[in-house]
Amino acid sequence: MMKDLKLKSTPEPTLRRLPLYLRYLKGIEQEGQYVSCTQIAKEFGFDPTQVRKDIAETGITGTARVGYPVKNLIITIEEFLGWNKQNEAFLVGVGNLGTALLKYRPFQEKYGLDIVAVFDDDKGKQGAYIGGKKVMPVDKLTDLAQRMHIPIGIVTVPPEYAQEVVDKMIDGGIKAIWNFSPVSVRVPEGIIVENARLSTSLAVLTSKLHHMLTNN
Amino acid sequence: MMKDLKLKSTPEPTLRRLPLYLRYLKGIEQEGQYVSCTQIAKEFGFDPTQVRKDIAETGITGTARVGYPVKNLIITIEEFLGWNKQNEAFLVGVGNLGTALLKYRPFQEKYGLDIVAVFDDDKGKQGAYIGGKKVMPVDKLTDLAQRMHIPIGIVTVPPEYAQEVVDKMIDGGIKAIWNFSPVSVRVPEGIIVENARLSTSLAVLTSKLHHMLTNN
DNA sequence: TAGATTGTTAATCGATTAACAATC
DNA sequence: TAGATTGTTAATCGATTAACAATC
Repeated sequence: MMKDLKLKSTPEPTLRRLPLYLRYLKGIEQEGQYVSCTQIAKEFGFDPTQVRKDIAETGITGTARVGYPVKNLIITIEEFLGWNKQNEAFLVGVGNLGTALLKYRPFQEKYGLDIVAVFDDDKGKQGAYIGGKKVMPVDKLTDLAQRMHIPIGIVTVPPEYAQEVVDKMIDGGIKAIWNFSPVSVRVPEGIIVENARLSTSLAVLTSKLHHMLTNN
Repeated sequence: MMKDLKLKSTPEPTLRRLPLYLRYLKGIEQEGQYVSCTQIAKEFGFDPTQVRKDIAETGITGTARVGYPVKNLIITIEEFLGWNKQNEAFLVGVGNLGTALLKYRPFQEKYGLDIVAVFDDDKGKQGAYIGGKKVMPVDKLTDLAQRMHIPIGIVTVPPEYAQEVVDKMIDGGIKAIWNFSPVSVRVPEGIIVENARLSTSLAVLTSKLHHMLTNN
């Protein structure tokens, strides 16, 4: 009999909730040694069972009647998210958004995202330092990514350049793309794409608002 | 017998896909008069039935064997998302991210988001113009929001100020909060909150990457 | 001990996908 | 007409929520 090799991966909703728990746990780290799912659930208005299943995904086990040790839970979640070690990234497109990401300190300090080089095809920006990083031409990206074994690429270019930038990243061996451009990008099997599209988020907001205001 | 008054609202996944379709449709607007769900689905690798149901949510009806008229579909989706008219917004927290949002032209041009005033409690910024908007102290927010009937509040302040800013927005009659801070905010029944937390998005990326690299 | 909490299995719910008649 | 596509109902799938025995 064949063992089923397909390992079910963590549901994305769980991945999205874990950072919330983590932040809450860090806030109560001093207060008590243990925390229960009930307590966490109450904080966010979630179902306690859901919190328990989310936490179970990280592999930690709790103690009945007691809960989970806070410090240990923090470490376990950080490790599960890959935030306990530095992940090197290239960022392409040093416009307003790219610059904002570059200057946002918590990425490096809390989430282990280390933006090691930035690229832009605007000749006026090349050679300048933005957020402490020298801006380089995009055609250096592939070669540098290969030599430095960079795992993450951040895409903050205008939509018309997104696909070609992604292609260069993949040629350079980049495994995960954080896409801030409003377009969908095509990638080969096995490449991770996480879209952080502001337009999508805004669509949810404005459509809900629109339907609330028009009463349907 | 009681008529069920609960009207099922559009699924959020649908709201998140519609902007993708819209962008694609605008790209092919010149090419043909009609578009089919099959065609849209192929573009994004989605199931055609899913696209059909998404489109049906907007209320438009197509023609069998033909599809939907492109121009009309564009208008219908824009209207459904509330992007065809201007939505006025206040933005609080003119740091890197707030400034980037403020300067991002397509918000106003494509999505109808009109940031009419900005606030920050940094005395060094007050009175200055950023992205063409004068920076005002946060304690003016509530009164101004009331008098101007502002529906949307954008929160780009550090996490420790998020809740109090949101409270002020709600006091000012703001109905929808676009929250960029990494914390969860509490709001009364009937207030719309859309979280655009970069840390959450990053969590999905890094955890998937982490699990790919460690082979489990 | 008593009872709150864990871990887990079962039921429910909602979204996705499949099936198919109607249609142009 | 033939067949691609719509609209809709049914089946499937996966996530959430409920139920409950085990436990400390």
